[in-house]
Amino acid sequence: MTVQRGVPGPGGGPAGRPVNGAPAQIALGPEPGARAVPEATVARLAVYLRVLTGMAERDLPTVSSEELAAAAGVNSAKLRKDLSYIGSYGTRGVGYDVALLVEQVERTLGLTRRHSVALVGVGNLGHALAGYGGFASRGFPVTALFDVDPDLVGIRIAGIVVDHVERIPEVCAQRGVTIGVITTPPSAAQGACDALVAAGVRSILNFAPVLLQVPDGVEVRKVDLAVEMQILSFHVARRQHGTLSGVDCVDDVDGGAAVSRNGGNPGNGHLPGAVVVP
Amino acid sequence: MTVQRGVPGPGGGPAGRPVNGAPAQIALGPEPGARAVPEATVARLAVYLRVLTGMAERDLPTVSSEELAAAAGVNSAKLRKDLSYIGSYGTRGVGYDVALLVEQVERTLGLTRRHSVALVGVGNLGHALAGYGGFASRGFPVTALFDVDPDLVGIRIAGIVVDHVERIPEVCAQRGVTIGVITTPPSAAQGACDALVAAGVRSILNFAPVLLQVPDGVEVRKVDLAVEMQILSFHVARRQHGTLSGVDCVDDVDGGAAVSRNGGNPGNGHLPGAVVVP
DNA sequence: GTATGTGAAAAAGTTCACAGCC
DNA sequence: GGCTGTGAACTTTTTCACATAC
Repeated sequence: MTVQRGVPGPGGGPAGRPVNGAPAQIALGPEPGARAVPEATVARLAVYLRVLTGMAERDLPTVSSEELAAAAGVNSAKLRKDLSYIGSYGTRGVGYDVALLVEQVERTLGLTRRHSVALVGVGNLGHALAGYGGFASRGFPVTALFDVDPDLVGIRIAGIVVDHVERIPEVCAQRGVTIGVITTPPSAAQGACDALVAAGVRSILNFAPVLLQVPDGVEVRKVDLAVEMQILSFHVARRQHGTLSGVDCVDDVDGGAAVSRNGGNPGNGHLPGAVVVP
Repeated sequence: MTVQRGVPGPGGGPAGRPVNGAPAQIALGPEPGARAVPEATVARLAVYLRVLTGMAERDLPTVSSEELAAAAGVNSAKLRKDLSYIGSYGTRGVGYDVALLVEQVERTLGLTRRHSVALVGVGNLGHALAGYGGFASRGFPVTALFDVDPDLVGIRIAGIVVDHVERIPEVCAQRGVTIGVITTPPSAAQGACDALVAAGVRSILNFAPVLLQVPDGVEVRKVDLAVEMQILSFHVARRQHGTLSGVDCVDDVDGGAAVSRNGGNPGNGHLPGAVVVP
């Protein structure tokens, strides 16, 4: 079948997974004092890091799980458990040292090295992302741009010259690209993906609404904006049914539930992004 | 505490949630023959719909769970269970009628009505999304654009005139906007959100890396591109540890596990997007 | 024979609640 | 007193496996 999946998972062989109690998953090699980090936790660590960085900039020395959790939009028990997977960096009765925690989360997320990003497809969205400051400022400088359109090849966007997709292997190797972003039209996405994989890129963020086929060992995350919209649409519809019928919307009396559903499971939370072709 | 969460959830009151066995959640009002649809399923339904639409265009009359699952990047058991939540529209020994299934999934996702979208923040990303065909083509026409910049107010993008954010309530009401997209800088996001909420918009897709405060009854989904990058980074780091130490990467002998982790949990998969302020 | 639909089992993720330490 | 770290309880999600229907 060779369909996706990655975490040890039930179907998997008798891997070296923890006994029970700890959600198993993602065994970091010989990282000191760090348990395996659950997939869902990884996504939230990135959120915590953003908040923590802001706090560090404002020179806050320590933060409690309660404060950090509130700022990140999760509850404090979850936050503490998440942090416990990467080690014990808090002080009971006090809280967490902000600077230390930033350091540890960054280490866990592999942000101690720079990740050079290549962007394939300099259309509408690609163009915007190339100029999007949010990448570079958070340690992911876009260093290569590619397209097939001869009108685009050669132009400069945010200081980077657009190369022809044929040059992906060459340019990616030269600039040490580790992450590829695909913003091509759907029909060109698989080709872009193949080129990136051939260039040795093993992490891909895919904005094209197609399921990418990748060999084992390549990770694809998918962002499908239309899917996000449809999920919102579902909840609009749900609200309306409730309103009309009087069912739903009336249950759950404790403040904070009902419709405002967010944060729920930031989990590894992403779409079925790719099929593995071994 | 008033922190996010929405699904009935454990902390919640004694809501009208199903007994056990069925994952509870999201009780559709009086929808005929449809159980409650789990949050994780909703996200995947949107993916199935994209595949099904493609099949309908190619006039495929029926599809088996195996085929559809493969095309969507999930396994067939999950697909069948997902579809079972919206009703029994398959034929044993045959498969699913494509046209019928498209219809049912669309109904479940609330796609029988049009959803008019307003976009706040016509910078780099906002501009790109305004011109992004993927929204309109899948039933989410962008009908309003807003910004504070006087240089932008008044110009036309993809045929739509940019209005000043002050006019959000007026314009949104007039154009029947049901979904708001926030692509402002982080500092302006909360203000944009408040304006949208004041205008009666109850579904928001937030691209700004901040936690939005919203009143009860408003749903926020968050797309944080830097977080996506960091999750990829984590896996890059994990791979490297494995390679260097010989640990990891060696377990899990069945084809299809190890690193190529995708699809795993498309779930409700999104980031802690907002805090509820009741 | 073939493929759906679904209980039951397993796994993953979340929350509780409290022991342990400052 | 206050707050972290975590086992245990619980919920949600995924997978299995097979009865049921065509």
